[in-house]
Amino acid sequence: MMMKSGYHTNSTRSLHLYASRSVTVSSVIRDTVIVNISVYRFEYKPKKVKTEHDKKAKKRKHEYEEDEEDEDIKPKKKTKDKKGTEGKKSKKEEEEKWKWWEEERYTDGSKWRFLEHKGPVFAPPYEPLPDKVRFYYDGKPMKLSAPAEEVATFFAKMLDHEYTTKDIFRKNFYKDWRKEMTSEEKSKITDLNKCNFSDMNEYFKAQSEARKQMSKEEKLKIKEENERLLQEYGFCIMDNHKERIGNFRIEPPGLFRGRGDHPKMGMLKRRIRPEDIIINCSKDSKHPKPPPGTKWKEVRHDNKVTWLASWTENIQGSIKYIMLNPSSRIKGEKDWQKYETARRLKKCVDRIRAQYRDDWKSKEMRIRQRAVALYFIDKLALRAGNEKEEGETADTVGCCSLRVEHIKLYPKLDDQEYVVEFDFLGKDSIRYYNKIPVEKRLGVTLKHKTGILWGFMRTSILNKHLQELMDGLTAKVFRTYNASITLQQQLKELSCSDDSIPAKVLSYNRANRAVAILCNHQRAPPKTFEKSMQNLQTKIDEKQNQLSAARKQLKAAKADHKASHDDKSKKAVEVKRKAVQRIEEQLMKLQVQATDREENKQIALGTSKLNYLDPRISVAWCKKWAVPIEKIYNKTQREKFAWAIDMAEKDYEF
DNA sequence: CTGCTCACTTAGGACTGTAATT
DNA sequence: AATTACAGTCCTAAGTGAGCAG
Repeated sequence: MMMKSGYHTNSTRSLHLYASRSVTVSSVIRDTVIVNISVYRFEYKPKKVKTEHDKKAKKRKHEYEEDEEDEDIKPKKKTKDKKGTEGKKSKKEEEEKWKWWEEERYTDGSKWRFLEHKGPVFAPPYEPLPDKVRFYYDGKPMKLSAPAEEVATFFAKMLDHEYTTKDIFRKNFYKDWRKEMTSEEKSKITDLNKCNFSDMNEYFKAQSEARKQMSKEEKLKIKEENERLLQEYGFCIMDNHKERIGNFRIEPPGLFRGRGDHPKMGMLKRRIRPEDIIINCSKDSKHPKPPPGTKWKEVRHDNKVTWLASWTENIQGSIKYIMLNPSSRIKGEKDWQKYETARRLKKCVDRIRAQYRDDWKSKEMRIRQRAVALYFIDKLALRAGNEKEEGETADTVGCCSLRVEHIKLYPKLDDQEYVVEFDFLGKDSIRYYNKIPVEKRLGVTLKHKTGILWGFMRTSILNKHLQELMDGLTAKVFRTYNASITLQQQLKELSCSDDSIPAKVLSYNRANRAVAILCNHQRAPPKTFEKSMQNLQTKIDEKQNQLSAARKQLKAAKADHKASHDDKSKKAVEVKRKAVQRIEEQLMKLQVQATDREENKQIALGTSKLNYLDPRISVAWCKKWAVPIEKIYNKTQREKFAWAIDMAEKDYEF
C-alpha cells in the first residue's frame, strides 16, 4: 500500500512546481483516447415534455398552460415515502427527498410555472463613526460628511492590503471619493497622500477584535438572527417545491478589487437600493414587498429565465442576479445536461480529432487556424477566449484571443522537434505555462505564422463550426469531456483493490489532481503551508523513531525467544511484532497525508470537482471500491450531486 | 457579419466556525 | 481555556455563449 509510483508515469502528466504560482505541465499523451461503447443506464431525454405533477400546482393559476398537451404522461410519480408511520413527515424533510431527476422537464423553453419569494436582503445601512474616531487631513483632524466618510471607511479598512499603495487603485478611489464629497470637502481635500486613515483603520481592527471576543450568548444571538434571515429570505417556492436560494443578500458597497492587473481597481462600488432591483416572480405569487418607503425598479414575470432578482452593477455595467442554489432542480438539470453533452462528444471525438488533424493541411488559412485552435482546446483544455474590451478588464486571454507574444515555437528543443511553449494569463489572471511537443505537420503549420497569431479566429466562428460537428457542441464541452474522461481513466489506473480506504482516497485525490492540472486550477499556496508541512514532518520523524525503537524491542524479544524457546518469550515476540505493525501503519498514513498535501500545494481540486467532473464517475467509484461517499463529497457537494448519488451504479461509465 | 445585451457557469480568495492541539 | 489549523461556506469577479438589432 505504498503510494503507487504510477502517478508520474507517462500516461499522466508529470508535474513540476515552480515558485511564483505557476505550474508547468509537460506533455500529455491523450491523443489515443479510446472510445468505448458505454452503457447508458440513464439516457438524457431532452425531448420529453414537462408537465405539472402536483395537483396543488394545478389549483394554482394556469397562466402558462396553453402549450401543455399531455398532462398525464409521467413515467414516475413522486416517490412516496414509506407509508404509515412516516406519514407525518415534516414538509422540509419531504422537500429534501424530492427527486426532480425522476420527473419530466420543460421543453418549451420555460423554466418554471410558479415562482414566489421574499426578495433580496439589503446591505445594512451605513453607521457613522463615533466622534472620537478621527480622520486627519494634512495632520489636522477633519470631520467628514456622512457620504464622504462612508467611502473613506472603505479605504481605511483596506489599509493593510498592498493594493492601497498601487497607483491605479489610489487614483480610481480618489476620483470616486471626490464625487461623494461636499463642495467644501472637495476644496479642502486635494491630495490623497495627505489623508491619514490610520485612526479609522485602528478602530475597525479593534471592532473585529471585539467581535471575536464576544461572549457565547452574543454569538449565539447573531447566529440565530442569521438563521432567521435565512429561513425568511433564503428560500423560494418554485413549482410546488421549496428551494434554496444561492445568494439572497445584495452585495454591499465597497471598493472594487478586480483580479490581476485590473484598470478599475479602487473604484467605488455603489450601494444598491430597492429602486435598482428588478424582481422576477410569477404573477399569481405573493410579490415580495420592497422595504417601507421604497419601490422596486420593476416587477416582471418572465418564466423563460431562472433569476429571482437582478440589478445593474456600476463598475462594468453588467447585470447581477439572484439565483437558486446548486442543489435546486433548475441548476441540477442543467448540470446533468452538461455532462450528457460531454458524453455525446465522447462518442464522436475520434471523428472530430481526425478531422481537425486533416484540416491542418488545408489550403485555406481560416480552416487551418480553426483546426489548430481546436487542437489546443482539445489537447490542452484551454478556454475558448472571447474577445474583451481593452481597458475595461485585466489583460487576460483564452485560446482564440491568444496573441503572438503568448506562444513560442522551438523547431528543436533539447531532444524534441517542434515544441510549442505557452505563457499567458488566463481567467482570473492565473498564469498558464506549458510546453508541448507537437507533430511535425502542426509544427510546420505554426512555423509559417508571422505577426498575428490567428487573424480570423473568433470564438463565434469556432463555435459555429463545432455546432455543425455535433449538436450542442461548443468549446467548453471539450473541457468538460476531457476532465471527466481523464478522471475516469486515472481512477481505473490508480485504484488498487487491496489498498486501505485512506490509500484509495489518495488515489482519488491524485486522479482529481491530474484533472486540476489539466484544467490549470491553481491556488495560492496556503499561508501556513510551510509550517504545517514542518509539523507533519516532525510527527513523521517521531513516528519513525518510535518505529525503530519498536523494531529494536522486537529484535531483542526474538533473541530472547531463540535463547529460551519458551512460550512466554514467544508471546512477547508476537506482541512486539504487532506493535511494529501498528506503528508502521500509522507512519504510512502520515506519509500518505504528507504526500497528498505536498502534491496539492498549488493545486485547487475544488473547481474541477464542482464544475467539470461528472459526479456519477465518482459515485460509481465509491460504490465499486466501497469507499463511503462522505470521503469524497462534503455535505454541500452531496446536496449538489444528489441526482448522481441516487442514480449512478458501480458500473456507470462516463 | 459586428457589436451589444443578457443569462448563466466557472473561479479563486476571504471569512468563519469548529475541531484539534497546547 | 486559549490558540491554531483546516474545511467548509460565502462572496463576487470573470468567464462562456446565445440571441438580437443594425
